[in-house]
Amino acid sequence: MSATIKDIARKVGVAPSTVSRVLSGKSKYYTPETEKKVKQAVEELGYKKNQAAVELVKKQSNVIAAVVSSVKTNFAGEIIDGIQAEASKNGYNLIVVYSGSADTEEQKKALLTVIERPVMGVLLLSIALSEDNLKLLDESNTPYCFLSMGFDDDRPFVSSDDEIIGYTATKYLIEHGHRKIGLVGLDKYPYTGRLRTAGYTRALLENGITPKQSWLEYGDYSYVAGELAMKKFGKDTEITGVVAASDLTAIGILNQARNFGLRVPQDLSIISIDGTEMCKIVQPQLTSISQNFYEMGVIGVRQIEQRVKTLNKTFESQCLVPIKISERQSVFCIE
Amino acid sequence: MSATIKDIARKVGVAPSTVSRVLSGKSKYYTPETEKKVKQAVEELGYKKNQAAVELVKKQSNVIAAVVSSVKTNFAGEIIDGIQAEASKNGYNLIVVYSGSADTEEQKKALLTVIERPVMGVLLLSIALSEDNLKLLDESNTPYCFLSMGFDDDRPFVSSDDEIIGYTATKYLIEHGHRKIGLVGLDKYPYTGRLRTAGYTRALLENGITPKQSWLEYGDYSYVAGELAMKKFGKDTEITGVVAASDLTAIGILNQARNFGLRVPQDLSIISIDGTEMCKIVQPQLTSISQNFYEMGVIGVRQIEQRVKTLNKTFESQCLVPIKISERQSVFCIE
DNA sequence: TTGAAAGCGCTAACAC
DNA sequence: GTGTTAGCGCTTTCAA
Repeated sequence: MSATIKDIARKVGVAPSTVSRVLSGKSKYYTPETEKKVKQAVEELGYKKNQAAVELVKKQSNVIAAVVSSVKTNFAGEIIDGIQAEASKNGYNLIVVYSGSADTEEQKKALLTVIERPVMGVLLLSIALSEDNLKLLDESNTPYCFLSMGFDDDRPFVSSDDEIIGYTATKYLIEHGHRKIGLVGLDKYPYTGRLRTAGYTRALLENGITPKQSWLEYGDYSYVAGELAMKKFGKDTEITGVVAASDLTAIGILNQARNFGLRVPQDLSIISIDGTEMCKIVQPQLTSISQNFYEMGVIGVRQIEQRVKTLNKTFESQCLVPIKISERQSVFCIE
Repeated sequence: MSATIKDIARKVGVAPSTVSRVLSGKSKYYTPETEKKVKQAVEELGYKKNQAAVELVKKQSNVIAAVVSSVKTNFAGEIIDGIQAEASKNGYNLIVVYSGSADTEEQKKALLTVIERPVMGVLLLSIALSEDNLKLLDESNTPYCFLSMGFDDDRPFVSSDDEIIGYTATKYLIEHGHRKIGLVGLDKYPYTGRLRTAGYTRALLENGITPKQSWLEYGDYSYVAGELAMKKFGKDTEITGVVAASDLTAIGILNQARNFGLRVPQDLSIISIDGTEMCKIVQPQLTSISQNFYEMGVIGVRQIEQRVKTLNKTFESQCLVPIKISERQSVFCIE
């Protein structure tokens, strides 16, 4: 097995504690001389710190864990980038574990691999935890924060304002002359889908438009959801503009519309929600409501930091990061 | 802090070792009665195992670590899926850490967060380690295996046969009547780029075509690399077909060609390498040489297993997984 | 079947 | 500055 500080201590002729001090850089407590000898022995023996031992005695570590609902969500990467950057800046390490979004058992496994060791905090990316798993998380006393996910109660999260997203997207279409506007791919019940739908409805109503049931196609934010919805709308739909639940959904709509022989945006305008790189690689490029995923990651790390420092669960912990409209080529002004 | 086995032991009125036995399911060494009492106490106290302590004494864990070169590579997700599935099947847990591909310091940090604790093995996804970091990895005595990455020496890896990839892609174009064939987006020096170029050249030569320097545009597998190369080729290029280093590169070529007013595939055929989902969401859908990334992940886990079990570094450890051609819509037969 | 005791590799008082 | 000591939470002999 690997060398330990004892081995080094023996080799150099000092006490293990001295080695420990050198290795932890407590520079007030050793001479440059010992430092040099120790460092050299470390090199020769190929010594590697055993973090398990360190964490056991210190009861805290500098690793932040991110639990991600699925490998495929295309914005997860941007959030992780943000987490990584901010973590790195502060000397923390990041580990991420993946978990099927739906399966409770898998969620639990992912959660356990993370909270069964002394991590400094856990960030949960757009993952809807079951009741049991939520309880698990609470009991673990590990600081945590949800990202790209909201709650009605007082759980800590950082996300975008989904009502505003729905509202802004719809309003944008209305301002471009659209009156018959579809909403596609949202899930019906949870927080996000509900709020976005509410925003959509508010925008319509405020502008004297009565929402029609047939304009609404729920789904799972996927490419296929977009395709399917467009098929249902049909080639001769009265709809002139549609709000898509995600970039992928928007592309599904786009391709299916094209297959119908519809021109985008002349015959059908599309505005998508998310604003990931995908918007820029399809033609026409997708106009989108862009979320600042990177920033969510950054703030998430800060939330964990706060919680570690203050040990105070009651400070303000729900945070909404601003969105913006990225005008590209998929919305047509029909005035 | 969290409850420990001592707390449970005290509460139930048994020794810590007994609690440990129950928790580890060594069912020969306790009565159902004690089991029940212990389990109940665990529940009431919200006890959570401290893996740091377990790993310290057992000196091994059931977590496999994956080091990924960047969040953005779009095939990393497929490899991770494969790893996850196989790991899960065998009761291992997966953690992944991200590392900038280029920066040596970042690589080192990523590597250390992983090998400084007793992981059972580490999988490195298409990451080119510096000499120092390679040494670090070797010294750690942790079993490892590179994925989607090859070597000339005897380091363990599982990958596709890059020479065959280059050859097959080029041959496919030739069989469809193309004689002037571009190669775009590969990096010039390392293993992958060199081999694919070799395969490309062999296919050309075997068919009596003399490769031209101007058909070759190196790059970094990115979208922009594709765009740039196409710009260099120009609107009036003699090239009728091109092999793209990655799906993203292919899309870059596609869009730039379109901007030139070229029709794909009638005026320009494109075959891309990788075959991720991206190929299916652009129009026309991209014909590709598809790599079996999922399988790479699966095999990677098995490699780690082998190495743990046999403790034998010398067994066959370089593995090539077969590729296939996915015919879609971006190659035109000009015969 | 259970308990007592040792020890994994490390850090953190405390004494010198 | 450095050594000695205790102990983090757990598993694992060894006895009983």
